[in-house]
Amino acid sequence: MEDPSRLLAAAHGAGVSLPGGIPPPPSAGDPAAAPPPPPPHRLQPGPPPPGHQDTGDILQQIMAITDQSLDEAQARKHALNCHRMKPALFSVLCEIKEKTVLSIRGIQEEDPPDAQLMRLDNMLLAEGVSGPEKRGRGGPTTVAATSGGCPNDNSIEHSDYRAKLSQIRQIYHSELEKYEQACSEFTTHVMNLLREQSRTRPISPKEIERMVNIIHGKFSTIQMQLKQSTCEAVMILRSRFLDARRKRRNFSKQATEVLNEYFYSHLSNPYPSEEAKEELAKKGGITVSQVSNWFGNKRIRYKKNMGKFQEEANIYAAKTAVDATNVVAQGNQANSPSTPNSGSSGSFKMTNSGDSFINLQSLTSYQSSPVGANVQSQMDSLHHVIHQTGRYDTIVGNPLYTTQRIDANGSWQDATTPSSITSPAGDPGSVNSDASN
DNA sequence: TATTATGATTCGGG
DNA sequence: CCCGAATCATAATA
Repeated sequence: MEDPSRLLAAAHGAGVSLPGGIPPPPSAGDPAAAPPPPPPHRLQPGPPPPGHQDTGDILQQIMAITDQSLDEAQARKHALNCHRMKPALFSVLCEIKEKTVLSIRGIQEEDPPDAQLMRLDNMLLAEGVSGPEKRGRGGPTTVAATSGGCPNDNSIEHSDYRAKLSQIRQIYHSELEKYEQACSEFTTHVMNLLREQSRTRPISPKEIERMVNIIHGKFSTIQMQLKQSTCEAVMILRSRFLDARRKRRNFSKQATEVLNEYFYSHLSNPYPSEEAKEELAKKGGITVSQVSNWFGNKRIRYKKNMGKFQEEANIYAAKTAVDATNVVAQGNQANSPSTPNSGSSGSFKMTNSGDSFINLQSLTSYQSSPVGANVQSQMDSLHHVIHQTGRYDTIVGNPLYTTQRIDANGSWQDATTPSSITSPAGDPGSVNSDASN
């Protein structure tokens, strides 16, 4: 296949019909101008039919071109470009191409309805995954959404969720970027190729544009798949994390501590106000509604089975009492609350023992729980502290004395008169009368 | 693996 | 809405 003219002649016969007036020049055919060669694996089996003898030859020659060295091919191309008939032939080719392209065009233009894509985009945006939309606006909104400012509520509660979400977002964006980079690289490559070829083969800018559009379309379908799987991941994450009922997580030590402290130090009226709830929520790193839930559960469960909570109650009552001691009676005698029995058998020991007896009785009437010496010792320490500080209000809700606060109906007696409970004097029969003795 | 602890939800009532 | 009560579903523990 040495002579390019043979190529052109063959191409002519193969379908590229030249207008009659122009004789086939000896060299004008870039192989690429010919109809696309069949895939290599589709070689002609056996002798080609007589009518296609030429075609077979051509194909053979075209295939052979790939075996040639690049230099040789370049040289040949250069020779073609410099041929004197080239401009004329080229214009003719362009004309023909224009006609055929015009007839082809219009088959596929519009884009597929992007309802699905829009849906995915909206969801990703709503979930904060596709926040950094690089289209124009995106700066401030993105920052606000990403940094998770939202100091309102449940930002701590969902920190795990947020962590996972940001992980997803990170992957999503890196993949998206990769795709876009690959797309633009490929587009550039194709465009360069087409531009290069347009010197020897008629390719209109519109065709290039169309090709670019096709490429972008292909890549956008890939992107859509990415978006889809991202959406799925977010959905799964949501169902796993935000449906707290399915994935319950215990509160932190800190939160439990704070809640219990409040509960047992307000045992006579364990109904925190809105402000108190907010305070507790803040301290414990949970939401206000979680605080409400907790108190709801705690009240009902405490009432249901007070014996079970006795130990806990003593601990927290003692703790608050100790805190009060530390705060109020800072300069007082240096007593160590951790060794309660040391001097607890003071002047009020008798009344104390009577108290404890009564309360232990009432206790055991609820449940035969083994509260024994431990309770006694803790109580001793408690009264010791009371005696030293002279403050009662902080431990007015000491469970040892509050079993009777729950009336026959099972409701907290003074639930409707919260002000009375903070003052020990307003509660007849409570600890203050005994302790003051 | 059975049991308990615990946070959340649901359902009436007010 | 808030509360109590019952209940669910999971975490923690024996």
